[in-house]
Amino acid sequence: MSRANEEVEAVLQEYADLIAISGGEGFRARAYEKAARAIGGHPADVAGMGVDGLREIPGVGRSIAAKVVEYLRSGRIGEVERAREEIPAGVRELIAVPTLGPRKAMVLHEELGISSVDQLAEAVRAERLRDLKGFGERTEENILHGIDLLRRAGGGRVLISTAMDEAERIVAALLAVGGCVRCAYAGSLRRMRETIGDIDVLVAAERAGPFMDALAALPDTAEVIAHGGKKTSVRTREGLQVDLRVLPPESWGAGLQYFTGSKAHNIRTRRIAVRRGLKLSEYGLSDAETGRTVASETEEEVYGRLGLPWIPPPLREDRGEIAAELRGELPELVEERDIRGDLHTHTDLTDGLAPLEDMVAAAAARGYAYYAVTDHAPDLAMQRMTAEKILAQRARLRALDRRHRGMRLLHGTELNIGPDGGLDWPDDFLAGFDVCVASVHSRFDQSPEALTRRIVRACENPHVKILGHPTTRRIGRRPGLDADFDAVFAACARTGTALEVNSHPERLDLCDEDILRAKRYGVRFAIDSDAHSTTHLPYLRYGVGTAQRGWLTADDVINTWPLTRLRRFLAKGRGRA
DNA sequence: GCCGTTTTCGGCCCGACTGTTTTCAGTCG
Repeated sequence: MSRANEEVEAVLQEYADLIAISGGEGFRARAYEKAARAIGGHPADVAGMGVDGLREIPGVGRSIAAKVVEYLRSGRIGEVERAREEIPAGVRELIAVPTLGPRKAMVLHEELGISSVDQLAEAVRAERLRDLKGFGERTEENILHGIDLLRRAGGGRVLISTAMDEAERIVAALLAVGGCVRCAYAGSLRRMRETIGDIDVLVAAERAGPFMDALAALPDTAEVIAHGGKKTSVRTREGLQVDLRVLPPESWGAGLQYFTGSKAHNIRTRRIAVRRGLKLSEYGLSDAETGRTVASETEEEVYGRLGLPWIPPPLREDRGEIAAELRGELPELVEERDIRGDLHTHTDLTDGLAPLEDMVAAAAARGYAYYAVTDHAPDLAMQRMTAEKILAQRARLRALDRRHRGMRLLHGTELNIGPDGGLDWPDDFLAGFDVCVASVHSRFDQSPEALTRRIVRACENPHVKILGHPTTRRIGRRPGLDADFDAVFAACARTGTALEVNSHPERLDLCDEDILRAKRYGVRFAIDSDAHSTTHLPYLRYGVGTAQRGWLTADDVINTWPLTRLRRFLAKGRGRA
């Protein structure tokens, strides 16, 4: 997604929050929210667009288009600036705490003068909230729990998508600097961890100075934290730290290996080096006695001299990858190019942003062999789905399918798993879909026993082929369900239900560790984007990264299979109805 | 603030849950 769209989305969302906090008209706040989302998910770059072009985006009218133009020209919006003066930034921060919304945030600010999460935590500890109308003991507990979640999952870390966008911009800029032999990001980003603390960027070049200067001069760089001969650290406007290291070209492989980590993986590789009379550092693999370098230019050489094949970065977590490699049992990991189609996506018939035709065209452009459209079923009442509407969509999709050579369209739905495990369409209606995803969207607080029964029952429905975002966690917002997932994984294996690896950067659900656990039950997986706009289809890379961290092969993942094999999987068990 | 085979006003995605209340406001999906 382009940078301007993201910036505009952020500033409009901020304005929506400020309107809501200041007690403005609710529909006005929602109009800004809607426009923010629409621009964020709009496929074309809004930079350089005029009022007329902007107004063609659904949800953007005269007033918002004018504000966006003002922002694109000057980097600021007068009305937003005025709203910022009224409401301290810290008050807006409060609504990031789960269970706190704009109304409560304003009460806390007006009655107690609270304008930061730290002050809020302190006020709860001092029991100052209890006397406020609408606040009680449970509210205090929920707020403390919410702050804890925010800090634990956040902890200064950002979502992988945020870090990836930034890292790719930086790498592209540094590749353009004269004398650049190689440039890449390393660290936890290269290992595809779900959240990223800081970005490590490496350059191979003879002279370091020009790259250090180039990084410091990037428009995203807010401040230079450290500026040395070998390493420069900056903080971006989004508060993300970037460490740049420039290596001599002959040390590239050793440096990349060292700075990719993880620390635990490196300790293990260094130990192997020692046993072979070698010493491994960021400058190279060398003979412990003579100091002569024996390998350093590529990672393959470094691993090779340690008696190992090259190990893909997502596996470098010291989870037994080296021992497995030595036994010749390291999996051949699924890769993004193995993915033949997406099996969980939405359109504007429910809460997606783009029409069916646009989503299908964007999927075709990605070279997919098949593509499933899975809009929400009626239980998510806000989507107002009906049998008539989804059947009309099916007719449109079938007609579209006839026009698309090379890509087959599948008609599906994302069902809601009710509190008792029931689904929101009867079995005979479900039989008409090519693929049914079923997911939990509410009632997260049931007992572990009830949650487990509920999910297992949904998997036992013969029409359910994919369990969508199985734990329903949202990174930094909500923990996963407290269900017995070993029982769920066993049920999926028994019923032929694939577990989703949802690729949305806020979800990544299942996560790497759950995938490792589930795989032992012999379950299949589906790596899906859960796209709500054409710009979300590429999120798939994060799902693939997560799957790699979970040691999945292409064969484990049903949407790497040819369509005939996938269809057999989707049809299996339907006789049990 | 946006939108319109309801077109310049009057609707706007709706329902459930929670914790606080004693009839409902706030939050969430």
